[in-house]
Amino acid sequence: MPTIRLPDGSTRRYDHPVTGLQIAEAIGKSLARDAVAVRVDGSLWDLTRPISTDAAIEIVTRESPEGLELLRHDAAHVMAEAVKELWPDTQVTIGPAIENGFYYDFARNEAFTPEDLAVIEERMKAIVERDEIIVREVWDRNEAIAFFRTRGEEYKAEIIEVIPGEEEITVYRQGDFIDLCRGPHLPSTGRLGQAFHLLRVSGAYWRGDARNPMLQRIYGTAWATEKQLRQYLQQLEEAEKRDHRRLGREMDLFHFQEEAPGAVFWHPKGWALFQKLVDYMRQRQAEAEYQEVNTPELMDRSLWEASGHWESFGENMFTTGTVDGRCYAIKPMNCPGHVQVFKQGITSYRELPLRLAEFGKLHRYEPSGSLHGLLRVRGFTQDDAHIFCTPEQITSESIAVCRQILDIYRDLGFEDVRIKFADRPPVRVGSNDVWDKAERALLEALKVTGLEYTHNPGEGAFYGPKLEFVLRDAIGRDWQCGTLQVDLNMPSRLGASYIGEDGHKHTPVMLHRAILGSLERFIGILLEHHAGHLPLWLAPTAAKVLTITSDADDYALDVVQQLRNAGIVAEADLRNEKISYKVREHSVAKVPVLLAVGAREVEQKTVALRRLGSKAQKVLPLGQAISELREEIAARGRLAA
RNA sequence: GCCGGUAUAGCUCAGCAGGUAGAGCAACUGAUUUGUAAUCAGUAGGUCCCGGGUUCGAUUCCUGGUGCCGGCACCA
Repeated sequence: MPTIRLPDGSTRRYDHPVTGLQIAEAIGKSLARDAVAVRVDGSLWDLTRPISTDAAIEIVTRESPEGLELLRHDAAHVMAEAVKELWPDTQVTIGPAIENGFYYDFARNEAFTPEDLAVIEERMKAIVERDEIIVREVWDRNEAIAFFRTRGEEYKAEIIEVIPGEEEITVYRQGDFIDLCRGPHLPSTGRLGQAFHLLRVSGAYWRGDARNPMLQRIYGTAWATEKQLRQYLQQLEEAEKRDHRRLGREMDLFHFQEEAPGAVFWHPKGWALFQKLVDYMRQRQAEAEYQEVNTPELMDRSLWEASGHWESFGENMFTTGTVDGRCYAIKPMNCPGHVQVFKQGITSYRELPLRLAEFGKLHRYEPSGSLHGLLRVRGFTQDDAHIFCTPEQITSESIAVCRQILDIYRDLGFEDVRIKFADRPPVRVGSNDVWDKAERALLEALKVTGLEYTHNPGEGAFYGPKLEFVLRDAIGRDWQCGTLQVDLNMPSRLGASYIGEDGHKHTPVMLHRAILGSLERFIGILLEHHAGHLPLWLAPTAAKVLTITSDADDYALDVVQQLRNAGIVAEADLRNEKISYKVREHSVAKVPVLLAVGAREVEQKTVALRRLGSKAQKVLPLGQAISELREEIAARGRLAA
């Protein structure tokens, strides 16, 4: 008879099997009401599943992270039940909980329309109202397969067939709906509550494989309380407002047009921002003893064949046809060009490491459906560099790269960085011995820098292991930007060598490194992260000087001149408009600093300074305003939002 | 590339059961000299994404394409 240990250390003895729900009820009414599952010796169980042996348990409530996940999973089941009721010939496949919600993939000949979503949601609410009991059953594998086959649920049958033999086949029954599921689930549909909402319908491949049929996926969001749901929906609206495509238009930074899909038309202000980032990176690279180069955008196909790109990357490459009959490829990467620079002359081991950097404009034919504003384009600029070094130098070079990447991210306002370590893939070049060395070098760099990382086994490039640097932005989304790759392949493939201490030729190791990744993408992330409120040192126009009456025009022009002399990008707005009109207009355009000048300021040689995002203003002497702004620009990136 | 949606003025959108279009904001002109998120009045602005078809007539219906949007797949 079970002895139940509770999280507070106390124990309860039962002379009969007991369920999580019974234990929760014994502890308290509100706990029983909020309970969604029970953790039994570490694994999650249904609340109504009898516990008959000694166990340590913990009641999982709806607001806990695990509880929410369960609610979302149940929401997926309720949605599937609703869809089956409405369109019985639909096949159900899988429906997991995801971050903030859930989805379910359906196989159905007709497409779900946005109007259908409202109908499904209504039916889901009815199912919750019905408060159907959810029952867990363990079935015989073959019977389960036969059951789903006769019901026309081919996908479910297929899933059961690949469940490992030792695992139980469990199904959950709620009303007339029976679904294969590992569980656990809520005791009844009523416990789900009404805090869910269907968001969108889209296509998704069966088992995530493009060779398989495409299913229809319905996404929803689900929360413990209606208040949380409302907050989340509001958050989605906020995210839309900081969409970089929208900000790009509002701030007049760039545009796209039909004739150049995936290619950016940078406007003067956008290009100013772009150049500020490049200038900054140039400075950082010079500090770290990189040398900047520039290599051709068009090179003969034969070079790409030699590098291996033609074969492994050819489908993504743009090529040109010319009257001379030669085929030139537009570079999708800088590496082969940098190797050509390295190969000029004879390199001694004394010259290594040799660090070559390039702000190279690359073109890749990305799949049409993957294009997305600045975040995924076909023409982009990489802050690329290749470090040619000896095997012994991999570790120290990697340490330096890691440190600099994090430092630069911090300057740009990103503190939350995730690192992924991807090691040898099954198909690769180079001996295990060399791979051992390269992987160890990267791990050693991580260790020395004290960085945490996650391990992506087998995800490395075919030519070497890599580190990926992923930024988490202000609204919690992840973006891969930086990368550090050890390349054991291309230098020898393209015939690069150096003379070692022993007087013999050796093949150098090549480290590929990008920090911002793509300038275009990085600017997109930067805009969204700061919601357009760029740090002063990056803003295309740092300050606007606004006149209140035309009597202040001369003084305003003088203020602008003095700001410019101090290295602050400033413009005057002398238009005959009300000050509130000017403030509004430049606030919408996200100008960080507004300096208003009227009769008083002219008289006292002051400015009324107002920062973007704040209604507060302070009047201070012009000289002081300039030195404060200068100081802030000098302290680049450490600006409070 | 795949599934679905969508394309009307610079932007956000309305409209047309087939008779070549309209609002708000922006722009331009004039008046207003204004103290921190929209002063007033006027003017101008469109190949209704591009081909093809049906029709007396297509922005509207059909069809093919392209871009964009939301996902999926892809991102060596």
